[in-house]
Amino acid sequence: MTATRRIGAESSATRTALLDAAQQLILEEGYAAATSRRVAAKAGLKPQLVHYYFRTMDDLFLALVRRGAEQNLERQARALASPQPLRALWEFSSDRAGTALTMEFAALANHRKAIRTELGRYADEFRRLQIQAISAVLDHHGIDTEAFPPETVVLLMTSLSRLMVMEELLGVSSGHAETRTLVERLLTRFETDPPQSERASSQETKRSGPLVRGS
Amino acid sequence: MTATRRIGAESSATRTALLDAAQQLILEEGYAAATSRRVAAKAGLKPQLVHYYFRTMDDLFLALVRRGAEQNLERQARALASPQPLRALWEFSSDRAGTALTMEFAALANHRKAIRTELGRYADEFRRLQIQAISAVLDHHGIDTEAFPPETVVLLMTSLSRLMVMEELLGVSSGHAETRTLVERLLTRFETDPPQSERASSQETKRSGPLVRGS
DNA sequence: GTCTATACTTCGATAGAC
DNA sequence: GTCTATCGAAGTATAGAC
Repeated sequence: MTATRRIGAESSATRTALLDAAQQLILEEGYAAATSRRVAAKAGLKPQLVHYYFRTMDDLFLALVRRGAEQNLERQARALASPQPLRALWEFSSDRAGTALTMEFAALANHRKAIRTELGRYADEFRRLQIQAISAVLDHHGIDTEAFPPETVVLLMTSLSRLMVMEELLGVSSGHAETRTLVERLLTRFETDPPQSERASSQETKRSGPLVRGS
Repeated sequence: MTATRRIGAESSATRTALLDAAQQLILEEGYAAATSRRVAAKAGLKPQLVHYYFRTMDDLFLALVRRGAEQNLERQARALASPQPLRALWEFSSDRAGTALTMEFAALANHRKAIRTELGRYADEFRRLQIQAISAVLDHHGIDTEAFPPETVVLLMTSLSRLMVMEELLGVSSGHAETRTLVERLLTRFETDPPQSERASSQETKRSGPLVRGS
């Protein structure tokens, strides 16, 4: 009931170390593993410091969501500003760690209202910027946005990439190869560019224009 | 180290009650809330009974995954055997409770190997049956499965519906209306049938053929 | 800013009586 | 099949010294 409880500064290196440790734990073992004791141990600190910097575990999770979202908003902005926004968006939303972390946060959000609110707010912001950028791309290519609204293109791309990443994490991959081939064909049609580390099921170079490969 | 520890029968009504309670708790508050004490309390039983029927909490989660998957395999089989398999599959994978539960299990699977294995096994089976059924539908409509492999159609449908349900649970809905309109148009094109409880953004009855509405 | 000490709760799991 | 009793471990959180 002490209305004036001390709290650590946001600029603290210790605070950052705690956030890093928590994020790593969540990625490795799920959000339930991110307890005050384990987070502190991973950072080589005392558990009480967690409460000094975040007071409650919910505050820590919230700070983690915010930090991750802000970082990814920047990454996404760079992707959407690239010469190949479609491909960049596809690769951005195919990020494994990002997807895994988002999944954990989404599961957390199911029963923690503050996190749900924050996550929803950020999701709207991500979506808004995606639609804005993709809309410009579609216009530029003279696509019938009546039949294919940019909103739908964005939803299709992000949902498909996320599902495939999630399934890969589970060891499921049936249908993935065929789908990646199709996606690659579409991306190449609009933004001629080679896939790098990606294995593309060959056999199409004809209708898609030049398809170069690295090495 | 007692190699012979007693274990309750699978047919027990008490066992079923414990599974029901656990499932409800997970849906309401996430998997972390499904502790032996809370599960038992929700079922009006003593915590020790959980260990009598499942020994470890992991066993309970595993049993829950299996039960849920088996039930849903049956539901999906009925959907795919219906006169409108595409629409039925869309509605099946738009189920809110099913999606929420799958999310929790997927998050759980991130750090529990046994659950990941089991979930992956079932996911493959779901996918196999989906592809088989949708493949027949595409053939029946004379669709170019070279350009649109059934594997990809299935991935698109399931990923899109799941993402929209997940986002709705978070309170996010931007782009959903436009996308539902497009999906509705496509479903109606191939399987003329009215949407029931679904709100469709009107204004298209022309190119899609007859579009009837319930009441 | 970090430490010791500490209070209190909840957890998973087992032994053994009825 | 369900009960009482009980373990030790781990969880969140706070107070107050250094």
